[in-house]
Amino acid sequence: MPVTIYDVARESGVSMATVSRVVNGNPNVKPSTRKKVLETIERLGYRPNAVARGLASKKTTTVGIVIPDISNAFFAEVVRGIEDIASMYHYNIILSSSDKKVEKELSLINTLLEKQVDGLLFMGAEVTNDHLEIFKTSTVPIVLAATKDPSKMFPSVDIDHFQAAKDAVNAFIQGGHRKIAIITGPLTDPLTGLDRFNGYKAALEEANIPFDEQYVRVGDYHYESGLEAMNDFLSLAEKPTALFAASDEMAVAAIHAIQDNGLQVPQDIEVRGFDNIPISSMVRPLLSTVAQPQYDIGAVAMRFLTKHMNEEPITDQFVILQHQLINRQSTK
Amino acid sequence: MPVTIYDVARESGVSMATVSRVVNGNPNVKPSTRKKVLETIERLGYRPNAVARGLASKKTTTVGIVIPDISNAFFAEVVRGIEDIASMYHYNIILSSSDKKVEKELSLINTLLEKQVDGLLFMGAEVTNDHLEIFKTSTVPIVLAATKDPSKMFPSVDIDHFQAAKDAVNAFIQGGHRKIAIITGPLTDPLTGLDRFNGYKAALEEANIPFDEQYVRVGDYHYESGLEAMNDFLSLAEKPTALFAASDEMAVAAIHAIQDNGLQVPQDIEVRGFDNIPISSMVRPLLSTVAQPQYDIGAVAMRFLTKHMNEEPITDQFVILQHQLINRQSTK
DNA sequence: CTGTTAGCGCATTCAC
DNA sequence: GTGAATGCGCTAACAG
Repeated sequence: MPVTIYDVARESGVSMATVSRVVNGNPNVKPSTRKKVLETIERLGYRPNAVARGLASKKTTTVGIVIPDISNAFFAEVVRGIEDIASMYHYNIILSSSDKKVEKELSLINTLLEKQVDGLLFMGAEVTNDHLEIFKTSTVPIVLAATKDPSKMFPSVDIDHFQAAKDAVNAFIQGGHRKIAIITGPLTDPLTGLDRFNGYKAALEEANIPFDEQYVRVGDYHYESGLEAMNDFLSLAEKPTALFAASDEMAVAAIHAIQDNGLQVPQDIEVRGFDNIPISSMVRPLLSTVAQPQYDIGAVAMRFLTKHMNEEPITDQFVILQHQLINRQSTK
Repeated sequence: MPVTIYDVARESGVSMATVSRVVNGNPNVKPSTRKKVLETIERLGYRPNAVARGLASKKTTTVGIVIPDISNAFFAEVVRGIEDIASMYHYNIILSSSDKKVEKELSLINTLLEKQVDGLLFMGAEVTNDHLEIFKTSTVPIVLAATKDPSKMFPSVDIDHFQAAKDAVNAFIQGGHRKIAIITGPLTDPLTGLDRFNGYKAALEEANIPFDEQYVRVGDYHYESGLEAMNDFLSLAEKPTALFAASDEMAVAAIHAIQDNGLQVPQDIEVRGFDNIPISSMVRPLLSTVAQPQYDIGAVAMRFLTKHMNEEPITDQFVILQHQLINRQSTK
């Protein structure tokens, strides 16, 4: 039913090859015939079939994205970065959310590969051997974003979570704090959970502040878990004087818990979050945090992927973007 | 290089057709040969080429999504709804952000159609004649989500923005307010801008409250614009006693502006937002708002689209989901 | 500068 | 229950 390249060829009195050339901007076409073809394309309303093109050329100009959850503000911003660069290089993206379920991640990767994406951007909590196995079956490049492959087999772009957390805690230590609490992410998350927690411990250790388990609570990055964790801290005989939360949502929740207990931020307890998502500058007091360049993580990862897809020379397979301590009103 | 259906056929001593049958779960295959084929698929690591399948079957099991901005919390949640249902029906989604630029919207729709999506979900501020023109060239179903086609040519799922705004303002009127301010969206947005504004005016009119232009400011749904607008209201001789904002972000900003001026919410000024995005329950005071079922808008639209794609019977082409007044702490 | 010819990898008749 | 043949719409040599 729809008009094909063959119809255009017949109607313009040229061959398919010529039509293909004008459609693809090949310069080897006489201006007059180009014009003629363009006119009948317009007249017939011809729309090239990208699927057929993909089969013939073995390129789909589509990349696959696996992400934990698009409704999470952090990842939404990363995806925005990905999209902008993808669009710039004329790629479309197939987006899929995994909820960090390994089974689903593997299945999504497989589906994306079946769809013949030209490249894959993977975001997840962890890169396991199962991931590696399936990555290896791919004939197209794979780049990890906001995560890392411990085996160093696949390129990645991320920040240094350990150092970022350490910097955050050090800032508290410099400020004279010794009772510093932390709300971590799940310790099963190697980077956003464990690495940040280790950064916390390392900072304490270097300052000769004994590690105290009562100042540690595990959250899930979301608001509710921050509320609960902070209330636990608040019921301690020796309340912490500073709190580092592994996510902004948990930090904001902690501030509310503190305020609800009649204490003040930052006067009584200083609070610092992690990520610098939009909400951190939409609350009072404005949230101090450790900023991750979310948009850039996405943008750089996508640009990185295009380099791999085009087989451009690549200097470093593991790019670490800079984090930044942002001091607003929840710290002194 | 990669293994094809032909390789599997040869290795298992059957024809391509048979392999195709087992891959597609066609029951007309003897169990023993099915087993044999499955084994060589496993052994060879065969991965069906969805592009080839798409060309042959004229179905890609992917749908196109055009959205203003994925980093916007409202749309991120809508997309999450879309994705969950898409995934349930084994569709993938190609996501693209338009920033509400009509030119880009049209171009994206065209690209998506070229990619042979089986259906299209469109979200945008407005459906113009240009949109209609290109929609009509589509051979696959198109569903509008969180927007509406005034010409009623294309199915949609949305809420009743006019009524929702009217309800919100009526609640203030019931509460005894007469100086009710509004921060609208751009009036060039027919639904989220104009309709909500008209709902505001209608409520006033029915209550015989004269419309007063000084109580109207136009924002862009984002925090900063809410701050500015509210500061304007606060400098009025007759300050408003209630504020209705066309987005939660602007409402939260307004609360901060009010607080920064030494007034209290809701004691001095009541505030209600619109959308019920996550931030509304992550601020103090908790934000009262008009809830839109974001997730459901996405989910219902996607389900709706599957019905169109499968040519299932459809009773109503224009589904209106219910909004809801949520009263938290920013209203009395 | 242009046309001819082969596939790309698969689903889908239609026979058997 | 299975195989052979055809074509989906296009790109990519290769000729000329």
